[in-house]
Amino acid sequence: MTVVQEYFTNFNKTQFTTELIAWFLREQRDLPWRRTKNPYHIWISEIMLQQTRVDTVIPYYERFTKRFPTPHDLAEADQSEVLKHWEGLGYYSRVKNLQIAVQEVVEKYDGIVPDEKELFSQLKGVGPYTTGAVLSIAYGQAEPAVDGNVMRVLSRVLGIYEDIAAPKTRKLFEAAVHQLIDPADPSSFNQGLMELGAMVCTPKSPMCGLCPVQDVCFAYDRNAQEELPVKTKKGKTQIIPYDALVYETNGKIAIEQRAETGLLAGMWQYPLREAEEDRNGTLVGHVRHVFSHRIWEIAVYRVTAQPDQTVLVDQETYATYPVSVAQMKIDRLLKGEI
DNA sequence: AATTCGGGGCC
DNA sequence: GGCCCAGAATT
Repeated sequence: MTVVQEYFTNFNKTQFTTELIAWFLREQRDLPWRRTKNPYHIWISEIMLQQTRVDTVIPYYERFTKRFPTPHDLAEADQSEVLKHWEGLGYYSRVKNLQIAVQEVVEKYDGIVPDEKELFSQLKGVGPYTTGAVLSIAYGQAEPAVDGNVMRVLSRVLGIYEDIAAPKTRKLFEAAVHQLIDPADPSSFNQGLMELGAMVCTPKSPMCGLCPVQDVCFAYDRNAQEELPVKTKKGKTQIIPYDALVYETNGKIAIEQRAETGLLAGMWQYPLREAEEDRNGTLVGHVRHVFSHRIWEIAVYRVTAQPDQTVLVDQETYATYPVSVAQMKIDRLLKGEI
């Protein structure tokens, strides 16, 4: 008897799976990537949805799949244009890795997204979750797709008190899904778990009254839904002060490209420099930008000399360069919009 | 195992 | 202000 099976003592697997799938087929939201069976499009949606909400992704998904409808279109595109279509979505390495992976699919698999776990999972940017999601949703394979929703739902339903912030915990939930997944419809099972987590079994104030698996839920039975899942918290974010230097001449602006690695790799910006007490220039205002793990406090200055390491570009050219949301905020400040 | 990597919505 | 989100790569 394995460790996971301890959680299934007196648990009605069939009722859980049957009710979950029936609920999903009945109540699921109409989302663009649910209207297609194109594995490449489903793959794109799964990459976009990593750590990103459905409502945020929808317009990006529509634009991206329209511009790059086939693997061939994405494989041959310039990275700057690809990044431009991802601009504002965050985690930019996702799309760089996606393009590299799609290029490999075009070259090695004739543009067909591989349906073998060992092949698909080794592609750039494809981890355990994305592997299970694409193989189950696009190809109907009984593979677990464990994301934050799934860990939250199953921790409550099964009474799993393992810390979901610990990397190894995911394997426990994958084992649990293997016990539960319906081989006849793995896609609806996996999506049903995620949909339930998103719509009913929410992080705070879950709507247990609307839950299709209330009858078999450990947490509902003990009123423990607010203490599950267990998740350790991380340290607080640090604040980093910067000066942004804005230099304009003859209708052109001075910008720099960020380093090829690290935060906002390869994105363009007004030169950001360590904050100084007596910055030589005219203070325009301040921009605050919050990341998950740090905060930028940016003092924006107009300066009269071109900063080092910058290039001069006109507005039309600048508009084609990918920039961060922090940079967009500085532009709005300069235009007097904030 | 811990850190890095974006941005937005919610309380 | 912290938490969470259809996570993966790097260290």
